[in-house]
Amino acid sequence: MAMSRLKSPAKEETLIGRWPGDIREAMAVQETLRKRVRLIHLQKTPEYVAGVDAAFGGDRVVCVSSLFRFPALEHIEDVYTITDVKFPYIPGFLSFREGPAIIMTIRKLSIRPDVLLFDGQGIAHPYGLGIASHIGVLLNIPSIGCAKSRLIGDHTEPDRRKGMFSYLTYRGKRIGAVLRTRDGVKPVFVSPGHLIELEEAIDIVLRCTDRYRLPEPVRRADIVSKRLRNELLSS
DNA sequence: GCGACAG
DNA sequence: ATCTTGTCGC
Repeated sequence: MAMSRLKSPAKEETLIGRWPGDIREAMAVQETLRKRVRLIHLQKTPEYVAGVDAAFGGDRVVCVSSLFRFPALEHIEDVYTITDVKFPYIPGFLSFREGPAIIMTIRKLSIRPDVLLFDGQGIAHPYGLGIASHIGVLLNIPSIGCAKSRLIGDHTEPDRRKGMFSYLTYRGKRIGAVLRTRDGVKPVFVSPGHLIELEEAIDIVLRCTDRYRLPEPVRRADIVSKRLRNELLSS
């Protein structure tokens, strides 16, 4: 029998097709995917890093991924997706709201990133599957969570100088770091997402940050997504 | 029951 | 996240 010309759908397409529609289904998915998170050191020196962020307007979302060469931080491209939002925002379930748009967006990049930087948590999440871990597992790409505020965990105030940090702990475990990316500026919450270790995540976030609080790939994705929303999602 | 709560 | 004016500080 001849080999079928029909290619089986990509894993992420299959998953998008059955994307959870409610909390109950989402919890089942988290229970399954959390076991697939692997916090191992990077298997390859990062050459391409992509930041991801989304802007909302009505019931629609504009998701953007900005690709940069690393460690030079030369901007390569921005790709985006506009879709209807079907899942509400519920603390602990952010990835189910932005996930579909994020996955479609990352697949549009002309180069597969070596690391994904997210505006949200990695394993620093009540079920160990923040948005960075969730997407990292689905796409099998190393990922980092770089949130602007805390979801869970305890920590002390990190030294005010850039590069200083204190650890985020939860139930006796070290799950992330509260990292100062600029002198005297509110720190960011860094946690490994998938296929990376905390120390490497901290290092990459710092090396992607220059004169602003957020690492450049995420900062750019944030700016571009908001601009596109105001230009394309207005009428 | 009360407080906390990524984006 | 989004809605929004002025304002404090380097």
